[in-house]
Amino acid sequence: MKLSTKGRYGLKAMLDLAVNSTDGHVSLNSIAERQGLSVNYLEQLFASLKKAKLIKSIRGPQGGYMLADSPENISVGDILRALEGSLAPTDCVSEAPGARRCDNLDRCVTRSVWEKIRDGINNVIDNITLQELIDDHTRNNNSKIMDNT
Amino acid sequence: MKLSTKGRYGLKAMLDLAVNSTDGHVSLNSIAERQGLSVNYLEQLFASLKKAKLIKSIRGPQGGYMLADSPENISVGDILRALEGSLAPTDCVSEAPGARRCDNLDRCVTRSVWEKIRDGINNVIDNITLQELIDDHTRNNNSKIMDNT
DNA sequence: TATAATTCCTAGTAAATTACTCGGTTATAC
DNA sequence: GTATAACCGAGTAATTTACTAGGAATTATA
Repeated sequence: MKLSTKGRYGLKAMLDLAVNSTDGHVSLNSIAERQGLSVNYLEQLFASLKKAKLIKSIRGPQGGYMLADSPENISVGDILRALEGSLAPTDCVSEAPGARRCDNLDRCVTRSVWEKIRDGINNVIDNITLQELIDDHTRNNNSKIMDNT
Repeated sequence: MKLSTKGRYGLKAMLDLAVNSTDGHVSLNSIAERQGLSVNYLEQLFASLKKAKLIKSIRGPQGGYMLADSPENISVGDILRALEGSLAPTDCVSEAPGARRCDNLDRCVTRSVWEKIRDGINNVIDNITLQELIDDHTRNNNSKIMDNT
């Protein structure tokens, strides 16, 4: 039940992008340097984020990425689901399309447990916006979005 | 962010044990048959459950397992943590002893997100008792704890 | 127009984790 | 004594994760 590095690094990268995109686009190279990650791996994360329409990109020199919407309108849930897929604890209660749902038409008792866990997680992550993380960050005014955990 | 089969099978097995232990001990063999699992694999799950003192065992013929306490006093959280370890989404906010905590003494912004997810999950699973699952099961009066998801 | 910076795309791969199986040992009811 | 069960440790195939590698497409700038 651990998040993968996709979710962990990806959320940090999104926060980095939000904090540093005040003037124009932010290159993966600069994010990679600040966060201590490889550009190649970040590319994969940003491909998922772009597919989910959370970011926009421009190619070529001076190109890079920007948020597709204002940070108040982007939730941690949006970001994590773009990177990790559904955060449901089992496939049988995953809201992702194509997930292998339970073939059991009758109710199975433990399923209600998995549903409650899923809803509990979603309730948390859908109610934290990227803006709140930015606020936390500027309030602490340190730049410790960069630790590797 | 998926539960492993340990948590999924293990919770079902505990429910099976609770439902079927009205008279004496329940053998792994009978649980394995009802749930369609191998005895060998169940042994491993029950070793964890026993270590966590959620069940008791007796060896030899007519031996088997019993709950160590009444179902009202055993939570889904107790069971899942015994089987999966901490359900924290990252090691840096794991409450398990020996987990590799974050070496970052300063606060890192995303950590508060992981803490909230962890607390959200724990809040759900610590507030469902095994007794409630038994009640659900007998209310539905089907025996569909046996599906494989 | 050439160059360099950048995103974009696909494939490969080493390491770690998961989900088991296998073979034996010990305890005990009958 | 024998059969039935829990107990124990090691091994392994399959899957997933966490990347790396290498190139193609786009475009600002000199």
